[in-house]
Amino acid sequence: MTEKLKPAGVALADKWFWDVLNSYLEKQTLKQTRQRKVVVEEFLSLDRHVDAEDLHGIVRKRDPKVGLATVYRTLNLLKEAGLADQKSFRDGRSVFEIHRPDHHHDHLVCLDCGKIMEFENDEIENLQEKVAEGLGFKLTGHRLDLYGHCLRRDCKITDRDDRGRP
Amino acid sequence: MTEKLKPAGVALADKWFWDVLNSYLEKQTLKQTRQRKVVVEEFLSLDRHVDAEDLHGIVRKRDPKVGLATVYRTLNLLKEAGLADQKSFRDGRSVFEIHRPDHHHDHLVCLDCGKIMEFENDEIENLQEKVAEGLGFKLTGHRLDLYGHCLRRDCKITDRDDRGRP
DNA sequence: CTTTGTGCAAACCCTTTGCAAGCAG
DNA sequence: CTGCTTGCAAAGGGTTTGCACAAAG
Repeated sequence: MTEKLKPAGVALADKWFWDVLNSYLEKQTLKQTRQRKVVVEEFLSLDRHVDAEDLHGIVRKRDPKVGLATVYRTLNLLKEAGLADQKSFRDGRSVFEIHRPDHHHDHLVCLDCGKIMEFENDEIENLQEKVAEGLGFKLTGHRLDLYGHCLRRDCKITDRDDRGRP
Repeated sequence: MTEKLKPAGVALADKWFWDVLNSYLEKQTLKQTRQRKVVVEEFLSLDRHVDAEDLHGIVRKRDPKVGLATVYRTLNLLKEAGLADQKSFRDGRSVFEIHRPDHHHDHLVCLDCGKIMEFENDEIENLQEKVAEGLGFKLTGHRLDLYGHCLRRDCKITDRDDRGRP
């Protein structure tokens, strides 16, 4: 494989992702492999919260020989490259999502159907800064998950996603 | 053991806790045992975030025969009775804390020394309600953890507590 | 060719559970 | 006495790791 991962025909919107990934691989003298390509492509095209097992299932449809360990290793690679975030809404199981540098957000999780929505609220962010400052902390990050019940007609259908718990 | 757990000499401030626990045990036809007494006493007197292993270590100083499984079982009992909350700031490890019905709070975790502080901010809570409402959710709970660096002189001493990660 | 990556299975870590023996009620 | 509890060890569930082989550079 002499060409860059995911060379032509990439959705323009995802170009930055492959660029960052490829230069990360190069810088670290890591190799570009068929398995990594498939895992990353699927992860990227899903563009939602997935756990390793789900992603593995999806990847296997294209390449049945890919092992679960490789999926984990690739997701950890993406984390190291700053391209993916790992969260755990439900205890004992992690979900991964694309890390878009310009798009910070928090999560709102429906306790019935498991749907995960994203939101951003500057007022809350500012208040967090104030609170931390008031307690003598230099704030570097936070995690805010809201839990509740959504009002979708198709809620309760339990659409195979992550269920949250405070 | 014919008397209630932790009968006389209890700090007045903790009375409600034992009252709730004892009536829960009675209602569920559960038994009051030496092990439960020790685990609960130590948990209560620590009055901070502990994981099962830490608590087990502490309990063993008083009663070396108590098993780790019993500590887990007792902590889960307290959860069921609504007397303890389980959190996981660091992935893959839970910490427990006393649940005080009248005292909601969020957490501020120092990434250097692991210190966990608590805070409450009504403005943030109100904004959360608004956000959820705006997205068509009925909010039932939330989790807000702030991560940063504290300015204590004795920070970095790594005082065997939980280290947080967003 | 040298070095990294992969698949598999075993190891890990925290937590829960099955079981025979111990006790509270 | 009855049946909840306990300790131990083994099982579980998600994630990581060791190893020999495969393959990228």
